Amino acid sequence: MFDVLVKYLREKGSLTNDEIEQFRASSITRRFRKRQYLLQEGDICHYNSFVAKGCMRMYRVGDNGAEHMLRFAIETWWMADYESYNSGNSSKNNIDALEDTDLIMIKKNDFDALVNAIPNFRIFKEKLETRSYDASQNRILSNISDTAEKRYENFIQKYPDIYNRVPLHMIASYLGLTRETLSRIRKQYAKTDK
Amino acid sequence: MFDVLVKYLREKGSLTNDEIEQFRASSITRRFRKRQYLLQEGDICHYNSFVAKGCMRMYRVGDNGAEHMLRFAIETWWMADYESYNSGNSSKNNIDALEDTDLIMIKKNDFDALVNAIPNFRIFKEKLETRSYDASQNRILSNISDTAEKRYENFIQKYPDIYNRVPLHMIASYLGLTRETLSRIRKQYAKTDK
DNA sequence: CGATTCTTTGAAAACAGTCAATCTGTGTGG
DNA sequence: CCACACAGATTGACTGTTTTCAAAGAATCG
Repeated sequence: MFDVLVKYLREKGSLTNDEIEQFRASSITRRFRKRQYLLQEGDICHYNSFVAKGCMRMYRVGDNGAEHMLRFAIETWWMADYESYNSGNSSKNNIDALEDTDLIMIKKNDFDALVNAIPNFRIFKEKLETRSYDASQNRILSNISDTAEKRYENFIQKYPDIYNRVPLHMIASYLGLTRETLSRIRKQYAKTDK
Repeated sequence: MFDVLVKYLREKGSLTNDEIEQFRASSITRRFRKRQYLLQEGDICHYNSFVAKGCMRMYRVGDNGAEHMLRFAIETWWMADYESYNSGNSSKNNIDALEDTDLIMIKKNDFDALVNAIPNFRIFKEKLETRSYDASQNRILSNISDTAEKRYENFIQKYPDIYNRVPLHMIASYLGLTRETLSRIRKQYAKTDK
């Protein structure tokens, strides 16, 4: 399971074998069953988790009980509730597995130590943060400026691999739509597009 | 003009006078007239700018010519198109002044040098980034889960100082609404609330 | 197979956008 | 100092989109 992270850190982060060994020493691996929680509302998010295999989601439960999808994560993505993770406050969100999922989990203190010990990893981490921030900005722009159909189109072309393994009603929620509306949009879209 | 930044760095960032002097040496101050551009679509965003006085906005012009508000910045906020600033690619956004505005501007290289030279400033900068990321996440959540009226309500209570110095149609755009719709929501809201 | 989850459909109601007109306040130039 | 232009806000009537509610049809899993 750890070899996915090894490959990732070597290829994307340009880390040496020695540096990668430090990761192994600081992390734990853990298998989650489909539907199993990694984090529940009220918990504090202590770990940053690398998805070696599988798929997870983070969502907020609204007053009316509706689930609002904040984020998905598949292989080689990181998952945590960064608001809780960074602040140490209890989380308002839930994270659970949409498939049987293998995670490599690192405690915040250990993660920060790795950032400080490995200059290349700091650079890499900052790149990831930047990308994540940019993605948020683009999602916001799409939310305030695109039609529902365009948002859907954006999504499937930006995240095709998520689109075809996540239930449609969760994608609807991610896009700020009801499942019925997305179902209809998709029907329309299937006609115009090919 | 620079004294606003001095106060800010001393109180919020816990910097020493010596460290603050390094800021002065690396920055330029510049006055912008109302409506004057800081950045236009196609430009590269070279500077991170601290608002000493006034108000600015960043927005994207859509295909139909509509302006979509991405962000506002008032006194003691930083403004830049971070996507362009970090990547060095040309920007898709515009930044201009909504009032006569005083900026303290620092080139990316100089800013990074300050981050590296002043440990306290690195910590402070990371805190700002975290806060900014959290704000983005909360805006996304509001976009996908709240009614238009609730989004409006959130906005005025989170950013009252922006609400009462920025034209309503820009706030409508920020919230993903037309100005007419926001005008009507506000009328409703005035009744229930008072 | 039976239960659960997921997706689709239809009809009505609520909501938001569009277009056009009017009203307001501000500031500029004559 | 007034007149006029301009930016901003509001309103009405209409159209289009999205939600809601209810039901039923697929797909998946144990």
